[in-house]
Amino acid sequence: MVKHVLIAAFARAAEQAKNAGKLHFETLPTFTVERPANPAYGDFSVNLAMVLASQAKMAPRQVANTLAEFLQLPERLLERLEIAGPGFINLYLAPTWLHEVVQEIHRQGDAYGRTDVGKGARVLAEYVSANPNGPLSIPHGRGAIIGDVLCNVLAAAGYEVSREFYVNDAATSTQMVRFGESLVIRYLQEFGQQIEFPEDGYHGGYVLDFAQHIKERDGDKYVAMNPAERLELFTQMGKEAMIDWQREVLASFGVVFDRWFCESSLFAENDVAKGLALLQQRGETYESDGAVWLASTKYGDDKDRPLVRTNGRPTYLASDVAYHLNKFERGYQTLIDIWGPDHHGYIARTKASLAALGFSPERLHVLIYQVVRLMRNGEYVMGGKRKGDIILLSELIEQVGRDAARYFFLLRSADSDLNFDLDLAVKESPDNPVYYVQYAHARIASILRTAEERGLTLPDPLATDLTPLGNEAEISLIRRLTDFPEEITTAAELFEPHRLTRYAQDLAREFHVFYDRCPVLKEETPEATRNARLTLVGAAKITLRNVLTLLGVSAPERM
RNA sequence: GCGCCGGUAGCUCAGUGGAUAGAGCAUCAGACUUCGGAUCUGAGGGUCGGGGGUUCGAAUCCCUCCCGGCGUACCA
Repeated sequence: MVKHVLIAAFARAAEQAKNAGKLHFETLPTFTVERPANPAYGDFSVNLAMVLASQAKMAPRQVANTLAEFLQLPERLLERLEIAGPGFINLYLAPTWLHEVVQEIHRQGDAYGRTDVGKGARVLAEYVSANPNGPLSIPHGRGAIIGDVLCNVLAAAGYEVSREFYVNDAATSTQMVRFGESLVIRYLQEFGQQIEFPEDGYHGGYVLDFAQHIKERDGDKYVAMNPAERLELFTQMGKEAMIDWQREVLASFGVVFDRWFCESSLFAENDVAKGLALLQQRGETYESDGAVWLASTKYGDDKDRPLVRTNGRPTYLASDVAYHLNKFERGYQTLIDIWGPDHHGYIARTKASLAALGFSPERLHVLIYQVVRLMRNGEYVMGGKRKGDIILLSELIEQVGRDAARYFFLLRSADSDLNFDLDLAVKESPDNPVYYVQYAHARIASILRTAEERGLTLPDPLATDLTPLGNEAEISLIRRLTDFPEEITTAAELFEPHRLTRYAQDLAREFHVFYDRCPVLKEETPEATRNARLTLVGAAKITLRNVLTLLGVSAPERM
């Protein structure tokens, strides 16, 4: 990436100016090389002179002049340099460099945008992690897509990523027992038994559906069964059915995990006891009121947290300690947990528990996403209140389609509430961002198709002379294309996958403007220009397809 | 009370300390004998919640106050 070349060149210029006695500073401050919002300020803008001014005891513009004097860059890269405003050094790159990027995109194809900034570091991302006692809801969908696309982005940035779903299936947990009981009651009711359904049971229709399924499949064989055994069996059957259902829905959403990690396995493998023992051994726990506590306040938590209840059962935190310990033991350098807004209170204790285990809490990144509100006809659709309202993730996908659902979940930053406009998501018009972007791709495909239909041989991108590309719309499109690797890197570093939807829209817009201004196949376009534009259009297609692929959204040839 | 997330154009929201704060929608005004008008162009619209501070420079960092959402379990 050219940016890194520029950063290195400026750092070298500063050092050389220092050695020559023209500039004084102790350590080189961090500085930025960025694309200015206003294209009049060049391709890149450097703020080094300004951040260096106070140390150098010189006016920023004077520092800039000194830096410019010592700056060495390949001639084919830099066209000119300007010192502007309070001391910005603005760089105007040679068009030939931009032309080279277009060819580089063709050379790299599907790999364009990928970088190796992650250097193969192993990262484990855990997301969705729903309880195996019900269907996936809309918020799960948001978490699923944030996680899925973040993983795509990290992989593209050179990290080695694993995707994991944590199944909260601790067999003794009250919620799983309640779920099993509800299933048993529904089953017995099917055989005419008058059992009142408990207030705190699972009232969802899917419980009844599954009970009826068991009745059809196995008949009345469980009616006379020992109640304790039956509860255990039904809990297990229900859990497996729910996991299968969740896996199926997620797969239809394009979200596939490397591993479904069951909380119950932490007990089966004795990991929970091991984690507790380790904490005890490190002196991080104490007993009080008959319970075992983690001294989490020592590591910044508000209060100490129970690990083992008075009744002897470990808490959820105890499982979580074991799980995170397990993750580190599997060799992951960095852990990412993606949780809903109701879990933010757990960040402090989870990080504290890692610190207590002797791991740097910095290695765990917890991403909290905010609430999702579905909107139809300008009104909020309240989940589950009225018949016909969308409440399940599977129903959302059915109604708006996988592409729109995925795209819309990434329309906003995770930190913001998300108003999901159901009407807009299915609208076939340019105000629907996913259509707008996909249309740009289809339009490009159409140009290339038309060219072939007219019997034109598509030019070899690597052998085409691109010097005809020079007007504002062309240059602006190319610049946007050159941003792509940087966009991926930034999204990966900041854990902000939503940046890609914005980039996709910016790129699509840039293409539509180009399309409007620069005829490719029309009579009036000379052959040399036509070939250069066909090559540019091809590069735009590759980039658009690559960003859509990262988003898990299809890049249609026709719409 | 404490904690987390928001507060930016009429609406929904971008904006990793930089130059004149952006986009979409909505409103108004334009562009099709043409490669896909599912597109493009232009205009109006802002005390970046209020107030202090940090610095060459703050929507961005710090302090404080106000408003909204969520959380504050020996539930998972």
